[in-house]
Amino acid sequence: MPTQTFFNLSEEKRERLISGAMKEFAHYCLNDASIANIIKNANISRGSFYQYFDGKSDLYFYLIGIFRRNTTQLMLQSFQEKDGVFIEGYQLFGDKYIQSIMESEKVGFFKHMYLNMNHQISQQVGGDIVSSIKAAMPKDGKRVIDVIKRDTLRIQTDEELRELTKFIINMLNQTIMEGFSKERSIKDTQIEFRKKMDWLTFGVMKKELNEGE
Amino acid sequence: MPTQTFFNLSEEKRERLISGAMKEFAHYCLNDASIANIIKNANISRGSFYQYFDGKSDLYFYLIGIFRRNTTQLMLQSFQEKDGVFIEGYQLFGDKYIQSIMESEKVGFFKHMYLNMNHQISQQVGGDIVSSIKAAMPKDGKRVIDVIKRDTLRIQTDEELRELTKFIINMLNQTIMEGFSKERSIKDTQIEFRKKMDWLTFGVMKKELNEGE
DNA sequence: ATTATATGTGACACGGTGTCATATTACAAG
DNA sequence: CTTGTAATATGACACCGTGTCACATATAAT
Repeated sequence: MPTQTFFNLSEEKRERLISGAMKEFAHYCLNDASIANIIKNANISRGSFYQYFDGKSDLYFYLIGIFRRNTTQLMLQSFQEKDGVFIEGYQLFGDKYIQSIMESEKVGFFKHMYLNMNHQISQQVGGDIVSSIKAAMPKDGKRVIDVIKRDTLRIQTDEELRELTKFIINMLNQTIMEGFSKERSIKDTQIEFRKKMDWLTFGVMKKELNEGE
Repeated sequence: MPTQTFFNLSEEKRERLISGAMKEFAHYCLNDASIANIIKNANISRGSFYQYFDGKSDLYFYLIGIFRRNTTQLMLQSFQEKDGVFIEGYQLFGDKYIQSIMESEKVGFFKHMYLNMNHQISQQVGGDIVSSIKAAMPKDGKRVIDVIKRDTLRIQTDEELRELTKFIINMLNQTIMEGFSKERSIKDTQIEFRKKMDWLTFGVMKKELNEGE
């Protein structure tokens, strides 16, 4: 987390630092990026930098936080739009999420983020989703867990629904990562995710053989 | 790839270097590990190191190659043991694979590998699987694609089966990563993977509502 | 004006990387 | 054996990035 000093800064200076960092991280991954470049971009002295942040990673994770799409919000919207139908809700959510990442002006930043995504970054990106599934949104008090029609699912407990959501988010991130890696179009990435959602929803096993279970 | 010089080395020296590197990578991730430590562990001069490898990553990926479990082999075995039944084959494979990783003497190495797994490492780890699905195994000429009973699946083409396999491997790696991260037992990690396989096989949607499609 | 508190600065020590000129070894041919 | 050639070994070194620290400057309070 940035220090209080950072937040006391004038907006102009804070912006300068953030965009200087974004520029660097759009060109280099966390490891290859250098503080030297960032402070040069932002016209800030080395000493000052360390008064704001613990180090490179601290800044990086802060940026992820800033530019993290409001996923919970997006999920709520999508499910309300699709009357809580599991597959339709998630597929709409996936479409919107993929688009918001791949069409963003910060796409360079996101690309490096996804291509270098490890467990820690993954937690950072998807962290608020899983933890806030049960939390009510300030807007209308709805929880994600409430807007998903559960009676059509083989999943019943809150805990299982939480795990399933985490699974789907992982699936989504994996798909976006692959999209960046293979330089797929937004459309193709969306199709890829929809296919996986279809597999997960209806199962890859044929229905007629799916009755004995 | 290591240079020819490296392979010309006496086995003793090669072993010394490999185990020196393993020791370092069991304690530090790729970025934090230092060549200085590795060559100190192995009693090899800095200059020599660079005659064998391009750099740290080169060595690291070579090690992954060495200690990569023979996944294709394991998959073939599992499916033959379960008469090609999709879910049973993959669940057995998952059990075996998770155990082979988490019970390995190299578990420290694997733990860091999984916790820092990004796209590049993931490719390296699972690379041979996907690419060799269609390739015949030298043993009896069977291909992975041949031993999976396809008539019970909604998947028909080779291409789709290849994609599904890739998806499952990702799912498995994700599960292992989480297992290391949350310090789950082997058993719990296996259970986690089996649950996901169950979701994927039969779908999370209830069967009675699954007929209109 | 004085003191206290917050913020800014860049020189510096430290540690890691990759290279290179040189030393050593292995080995083949005469 | 000895001479020559190719392969291998070595560690000092230049370079670069990090994080720190003593000191400078600004802001605010009394």
